Formats: sequence, C-alpha cells, structure tokens
Amino acid sequence: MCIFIMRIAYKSPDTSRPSSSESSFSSAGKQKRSRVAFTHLQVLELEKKFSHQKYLSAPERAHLASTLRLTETQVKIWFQNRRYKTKRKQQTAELCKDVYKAEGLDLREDLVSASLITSFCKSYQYRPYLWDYSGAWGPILW
DNA sequence: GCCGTCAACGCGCGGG
DNA sequence: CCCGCGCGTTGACGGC
Repeated sequence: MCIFIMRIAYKSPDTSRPSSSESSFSSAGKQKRSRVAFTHLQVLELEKKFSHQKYLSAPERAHLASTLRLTETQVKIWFQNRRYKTKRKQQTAELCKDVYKAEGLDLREDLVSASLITSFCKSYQYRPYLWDYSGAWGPILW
C-alpha cells in the first residue's frame, strides 16, 4: 500500500518565503536560527524516502541531499525529527485511545464525555501527515 | 496576545 | 576520537 502525503499545506505558493536555502548570515556573527522551511518538493522527496526507510546510510543521505539541494546535516536532522515526531504522534494517539477505552468502560453520562473525547481525538486526525502503521515499515514495495 | 508547528540546537549515550 | 541516534528544548514563523 502506498503512502499518501496529504500535505496540502504550505498554503500560498511561496510568495512569502524569504528564507534562503543558504541562510543569509551577514559577516559578523549572529545569524539567528532560521526557519528555512523546505520546499514542497523537498519535503515530498524526503517523505518518499522516509516511507521506504526510516534510516539513511551516509551515501544515501549524501545523494538525497545533493539532489534536493540540501546539506547532509539538514537531511539528517530532518530524518531525526521525523522519526521522533511520528513516534510522538503515535503514542499520543495510543494514549488517546486508552483514555477513550478507560472512559468507555465506566461511562454513564457517556454521551457527553464520549463526545468530548471523540472530538479531542479527532483533533489528532487532523495532522499534516498520517502514516499507516499497520505492518510496520517492512514491505518495501514501491 | 497566545498556541501549535517546524527546523535547528544541545545533551547524553553507544558503536566503530 | 568522531558520528549518529533519541529525546527535549529553543527560536522563528503562522493561525486564531
């Protein structure tokens, strides 16, 4: 099964994306941390790669970085963050389910509480990317 | 104004 | 030694 990145976001087609790929740091120091938000295409490729393998080897990283016009460090960091993020989302989702279950067991005014929790959980479905965790990362097809 | 998100940073740790 | 990882945090957006 394929993974779909439904990342409609990145709303306006970058009229307002001043952040240069190579951060504009002036000579004397202090180049604050830049927001650099990657382009749609970059994220897409990164995501595609990530769907195949959670971890990259050095050469793969280098290649990917060069094709995307990013630094290896950026790619590395992106993957690190990506792993951590998905992990967190996942466990919050599970926790959400647990709460639901726990409440569900002893519910009585249920309708109210259930709806509350449900809406709460729903808010987590609305997220930039959602992965199909069934079957782990195993089968590499496509 | 606050709050969520994101890339980047920092720290501690393990492996070569 | 260095490098990468997990994890938490920081700083810069963007939405409301």
